[in-house]
Amino acid sequence: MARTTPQTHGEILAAAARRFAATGYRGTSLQDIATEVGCSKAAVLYHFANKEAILTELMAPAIEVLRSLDDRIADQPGPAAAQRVAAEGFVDLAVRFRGEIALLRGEFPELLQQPDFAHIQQISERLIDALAGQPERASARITALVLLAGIAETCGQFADVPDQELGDALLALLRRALEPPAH
Amino acid sequence: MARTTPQTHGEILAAAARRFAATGYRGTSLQDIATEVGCSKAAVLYHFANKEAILTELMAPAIEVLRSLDDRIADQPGPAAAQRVAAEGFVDLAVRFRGEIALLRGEFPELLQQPDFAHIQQISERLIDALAGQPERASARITALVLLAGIAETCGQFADVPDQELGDALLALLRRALEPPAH
DNA sequence: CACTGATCTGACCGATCGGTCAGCTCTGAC
DNA sequence: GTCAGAGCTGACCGATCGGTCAGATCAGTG
Repeated sequence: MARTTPQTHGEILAAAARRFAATGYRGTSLQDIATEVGCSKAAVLYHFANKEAILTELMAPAIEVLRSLDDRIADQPGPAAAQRVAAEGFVDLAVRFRGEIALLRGEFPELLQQPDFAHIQQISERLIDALAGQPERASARITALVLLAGIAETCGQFADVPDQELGDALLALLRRALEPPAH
Repeated sequence: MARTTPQTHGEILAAAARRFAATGYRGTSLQDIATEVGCSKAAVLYHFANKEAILTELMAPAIEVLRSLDDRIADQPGPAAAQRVAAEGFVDLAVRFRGEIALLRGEFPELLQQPDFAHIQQISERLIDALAGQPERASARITALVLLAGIAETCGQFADVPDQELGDALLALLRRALEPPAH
């Protein structure tokens, strides 16, 4: 079965993305991925140190963009500007990386525990604060959390909606729903 | 270790609820539940046919209320009334059963596949249509789906917020965010 | 007393999991 | 021709999973 294929690394990544999207990270075994690629499970583990390394590499681009969004939010002069940048940046992130986000499929809580993703939790916390505008108000925090989780959880289901249309709908939703920061 | 305890059934339910809430359905083994109760894994399976039966019994009250909400929505004369009833009913459901909903922890997709929960998917579909108001508009459907998923995903995290306050915040969010049905 | 049925246990089952390992094959450099 | 190393395989490992089963224990009944 073996070919002269040094591109197997990429094939494994693509296959893993498909399987994770279909059955989740936990619900996908290394054997599932190997079968989809058409190689042995040992070959998968030859190209990747372990199962988590596959997910880490798949999520790397999205995480990098999330991190830069975090920086941009921190640079804003006030809560109103921070809220606007957070909303637009998060929608852009959700639309562009909806495929990657879909891989996590509600396993955020468990996966965020893992060391490779530890800092994501803190970034999410700051993102929620920025979206809430006035994070000291409970209702503002609830609103921000619901919207963030809802978009993260569902954006992967809109694979057939064009980027522009999805982005417009989500941004309009955020503008309607978010409470403006205290003046 | 054995006691004269016919209330073990209830203890197992309570322990399972705690473990499911902490580590999810998949992330909780029968041994975990047995250890928490202080009995053997075989004792757990004496009181319940299998692991799924525990979850089914835990979710039964919430599912019953969801089903009656579905009926009430169907009885409404028009889309505007249906949207209002759907919003109020769903918020009430989310607040009252946030503990039970939290158990699912993002495993909705997998769990809904199981035969015991098959009809839940159809109810959810009708609930989204009612919330969307004008389900033929893509943006209205996206809005409804994001809000429904967001509330379902996060309401379990607000265990410390009083029912009244949480309900008010969620209902206010829905009223702001949902697009009114075509006149 | 004997007996029954409910409750519960420890040992066990087959399946599957992530991961390891010795060794095979093939390519390219010398 | 020889050798090194990248790529890959099948066999295997220990752990854990959900679930089964024969039998022990005990309360209640006659």
